[in-house]
Amino acid sequence: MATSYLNSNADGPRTLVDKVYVQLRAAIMDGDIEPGAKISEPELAKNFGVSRSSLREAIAKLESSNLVERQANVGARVVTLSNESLLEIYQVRESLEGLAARLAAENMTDAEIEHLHSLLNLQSKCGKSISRAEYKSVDFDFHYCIVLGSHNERLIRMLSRDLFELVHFYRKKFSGSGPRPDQALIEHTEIVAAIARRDGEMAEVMMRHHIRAAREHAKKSFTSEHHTIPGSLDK
Amino acid sequence: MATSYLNSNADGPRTLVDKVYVQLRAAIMDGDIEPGAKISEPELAKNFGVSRSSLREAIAKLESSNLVERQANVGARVVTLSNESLLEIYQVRESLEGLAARLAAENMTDAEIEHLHSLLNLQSKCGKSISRAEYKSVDFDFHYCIVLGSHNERLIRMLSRDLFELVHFYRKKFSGSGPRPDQALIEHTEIVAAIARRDGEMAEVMMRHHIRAAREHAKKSFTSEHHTIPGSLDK
DNA sequence: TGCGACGGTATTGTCGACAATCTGCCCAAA
DNA sequence: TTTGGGCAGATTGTCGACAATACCGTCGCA
Repeated sequence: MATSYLNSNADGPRTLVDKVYVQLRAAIMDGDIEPGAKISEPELAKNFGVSRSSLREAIAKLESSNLVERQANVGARVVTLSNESLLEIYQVRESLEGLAARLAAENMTDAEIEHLHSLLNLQSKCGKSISRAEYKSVDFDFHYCIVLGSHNERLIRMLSRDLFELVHFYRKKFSGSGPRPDQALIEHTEIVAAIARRDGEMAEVMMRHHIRAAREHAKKSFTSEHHTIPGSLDK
Repeated sequence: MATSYLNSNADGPRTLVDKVYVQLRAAIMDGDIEPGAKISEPELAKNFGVSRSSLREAIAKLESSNLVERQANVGARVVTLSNESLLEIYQVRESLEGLAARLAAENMTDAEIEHLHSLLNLQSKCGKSISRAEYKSVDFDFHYCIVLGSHNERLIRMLSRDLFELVHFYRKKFSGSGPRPDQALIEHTEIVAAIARRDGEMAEVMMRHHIRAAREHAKKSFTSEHHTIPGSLDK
């Protein structure tokens, strides 16, 4: 019931390339492959036990998910995570998820709103007796639920395909700059209330505020953090 | 000097796949391949004179540009353009380009603002003595210039890679619901003024208004248009 | 000693062939 | 006549090999 969104493929990867894609993505997100590290096609193909063609196609998918960058005749590298690009992502999220919240208030079905309430309950109940990873999962499901509630396919695809995987990536990497569980719960509650009363304007305002607060929180933890990023020194 | 944005590759395609990608994209946008049409790998590979592998990689890129959709073991089809999805795109653009305008007001260099002015001049001078295609090109350069002026790499990539090609596609297809040149020029002028005086809030408001107006214009022309889309009848 | 050309090695780009899956048609049974 | 299964053709998925390019250490020369 948790786990949520990473399985956009209905029932398991249907093709070899998909399997490799999922595994490679996990390897990147878990840090088994360092950010900025080169991706060697022959080596990885052997590791996964597939041909280079399949691996190349998987890499292409990773590239379209913004997790790796390719250069012609040179190769692919895992993206490097800079503080600046994280702040950029927050800016885009503020705009896009604000839109999602407004549309969700207008378009969500009653059943969807009910589900949103249950997610909120879950979040408030487990309180602090929960690991950081679990908290992040709950928090993520909440945001994702609202995005789905927008009923705007284009918006859903842009957020889930192009942004959320990067967000996950960052969260795994910067496990510092921890969440603000208490404040976040309050803000989530306000957002749900606005959606439930079909107040799109307010839902958008609250969501934007919520994300901007998270951005400022991250920003602050950067400046106090000596300006260095773990893993940013290797060429 | 126009032509503008479609050449994100610095100096021509460096690889075969890129060449095929560019040609295929052009073929789709020019309507040489109908929306919703199936893409046969063996046939197209022969037409382009390349192997299926290269063609497949090009198709994967098209898919990440949202111009084709693939299904495992079935094949790829050119996306179908529905009125609803066009309206969805307008919604996302309103949010994202609004953000771009605000950031542009904050971050554009004086030289960039100067360039923006020159684009505006160009648009106002040629007036009506200009073909529709040329007008669209000028209009597009204007929007793209502001997006670049945001100096937010993530935003730039999302707009240009994931949205603008679709926008072009729609414009080529629905050449009806023509532009509103006079009104658009007024709105563009206001946006530039706001940016030039570094008024981010106002720039965002104006840009959102501008795009919402275009959306309403398109919506209106749909309802008056008998509810049919050209080329939507073939399975 | 430092700089630039050269060559070997490894990696990426491209290709054609084989295997797995789907599509459409035909035929048989109810 | 209709429905279901199965066969044949075509299309997609996967693979390994060859060609082109980039990387790196060496050598020669100023």
